[in-house]
Amino acid sequence: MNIKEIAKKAGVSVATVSRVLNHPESVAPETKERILNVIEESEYTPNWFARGLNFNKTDTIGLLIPNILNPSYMEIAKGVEDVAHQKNYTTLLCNAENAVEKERKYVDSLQKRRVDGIVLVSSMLENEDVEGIKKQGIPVVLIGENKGDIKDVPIVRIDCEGAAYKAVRHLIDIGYKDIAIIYGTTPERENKRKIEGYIQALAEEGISEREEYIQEAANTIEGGYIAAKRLIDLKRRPRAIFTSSDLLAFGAIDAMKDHEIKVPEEVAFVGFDNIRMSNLIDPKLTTVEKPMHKMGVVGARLLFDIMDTKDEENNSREILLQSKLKIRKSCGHRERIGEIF
Amino acid sequence: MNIKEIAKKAGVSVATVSRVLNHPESVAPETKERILNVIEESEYTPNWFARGLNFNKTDTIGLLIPNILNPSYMEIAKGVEDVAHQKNYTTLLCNAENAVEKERKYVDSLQKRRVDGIVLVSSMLENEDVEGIKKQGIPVVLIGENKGDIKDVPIVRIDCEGAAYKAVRHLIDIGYKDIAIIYGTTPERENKRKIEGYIQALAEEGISEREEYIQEAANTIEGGYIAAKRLIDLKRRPRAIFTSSDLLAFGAIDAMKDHEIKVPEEVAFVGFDNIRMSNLIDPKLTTVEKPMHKMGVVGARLLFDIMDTKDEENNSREILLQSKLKIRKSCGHRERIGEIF
DNA sequence: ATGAAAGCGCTAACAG
DNA sequence: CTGTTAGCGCTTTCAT
Repeated sequence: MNIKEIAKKAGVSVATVSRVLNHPESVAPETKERILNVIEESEYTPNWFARGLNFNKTDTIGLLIPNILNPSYMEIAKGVEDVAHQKNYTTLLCNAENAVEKERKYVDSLQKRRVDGIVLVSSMLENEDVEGIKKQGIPVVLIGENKGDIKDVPIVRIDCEGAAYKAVRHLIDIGYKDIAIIYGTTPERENKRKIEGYIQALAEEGISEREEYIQEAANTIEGGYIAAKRLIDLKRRPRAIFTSSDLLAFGAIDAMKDHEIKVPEEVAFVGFDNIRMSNLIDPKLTTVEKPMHKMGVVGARLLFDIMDTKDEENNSREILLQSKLKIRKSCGHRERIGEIF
Repeated sequence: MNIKEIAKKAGVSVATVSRVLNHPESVAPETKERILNVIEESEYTPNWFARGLNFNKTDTIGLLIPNILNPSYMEIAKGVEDVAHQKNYTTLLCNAENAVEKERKYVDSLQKRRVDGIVLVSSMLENEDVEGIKKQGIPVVLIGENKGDIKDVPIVRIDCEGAAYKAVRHLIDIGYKDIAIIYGTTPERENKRKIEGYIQALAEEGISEREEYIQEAANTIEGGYIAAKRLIDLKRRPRAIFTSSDLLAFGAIDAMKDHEIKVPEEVAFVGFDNIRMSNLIDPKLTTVEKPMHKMGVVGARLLFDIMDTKDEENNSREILLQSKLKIRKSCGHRERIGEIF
């Protein structure tokens, strides 16, 4: 069913049919109604491609996230989707699965599909990749830092280093000295910053950093479990562990339970993200609250701003959202646990 | 940058350029290489719309899920995406947010975008909606039942009723009689079946069903919490609770903790889905293992089968996947807990 | 207010 | 092996 058939059925020209679809006000009421009826009963839908060929616009944005099974990313995705949907845009959600090649492939696919804009969440792309997208004339915004830590691309992020610093600082404040960190291999740059925050907090107290206390892991529950086991096996086992994500903490705490090590009495924990589950596990997890949904919303708004205004100055924008430490039970110190609650 | 400019730069006709893009074997090696170079350095990407206008194919499938923040649906989505990606298809993931209107809107959007196929997960659509999609010539497959429980559309599902029966049966077997159920408002039909399974198990033992033991809730952690509170306030509090999803169980268990009711000693729990977190909460959750990822994979394969073969007989296919009870700690009976492990 | 026709960028049949 | 050309379905001038 195409516009020509509709035109014939309604006894008008294709131009008129096209008009009722795009500029209904410029068509005589009776003609319009007649055509509308024909359209209705023919269940006619204008051909998307032909339309796009003329408009060169898809009302679609691309959203690239590192892992579709990670709740923290999905909350960001939800934020993006919420504003996109409200603007009557469709979101193409792509799952990079922490693999650059897959992410690149998806970016290509998005460009091919002529999306009107792209949101990159904690991207693994190098600067040149991101610049490539811009060069194609497609607006991009980052949520969380990309691998290359690019300039000239708008970004919504939190201060990972500062947040990590505060988290570790808190552990120190309540009496811990032997503090380890489990950080995810991805997202690379953000986790590097978290390590820096961790190191800085220790350094300030004159606590020398121990290499074996800095453990890398896949950013999953399983990764946390495995890294925790390495920590457990140490001759000098840490008394507190900061993880770069809640998922890692979940896995690590599970490892502790399996080894009958009490949390927080024997090992304290501070996570990062504050995903929904973090106050449902036992003990409830102390964690850095990352405003994920808001990051998504703000990022998407920024993207639409750019798409609408084509304003170059937006490209230098960097929106820093606040995160704060959510103190719950997992960081409690045996002797001092009373003070905290 | 369009095909004409490339043709000019390379000193050939547009047809030849088009050929190297679509049937490279039919072009002389030197010509081909020359053109390829021009394409490369011009950063040319064929116009998606023009292409679609000819092929009428998008290499895209639509995937509609009820809630993007529910891990159980995301695992299904992952399964679908895995096979789509492998076939070089892009997946348009849409978040219906448990709202029919939103789901309809997304379906429209997908049809407009001329996706090559649609996967509906636990859809709220009525039969006529689903038939409408088919009528447009777009293959559909269901994963989990739609609201209307339609025939003539291929479906991948589990036996909800049987699974619920077995779960409740297990509770009865280990000694419980006062068993409640918390079921989500969505997905409607599936949860209805779970209730039926629950009722049947009780009936078999001559346990009369009590209306106040059948609690409806939003299918979220919060929903579970609220429904559990209603159960807690009952004069005759149930000794065991079966929930239609793990998320509901999480919320309900949290409510128990807040009221200092011991799980499983005072109230036992059996959930449904076996999402990753279910063996990380305390106590580890006994639950029905639903093969979510596999459902996604099988559903997607089925869709591609239909897209490839246009085989009508597929439409009557119903693939029933096995689910089984995963017994962990939360269902343990005070006196008999020793027997189970 | 409506129609005729050009053109959006690409593919494929046809001719050479 | 390559070029010419007729569409694909729609939008939009330009006439009328």
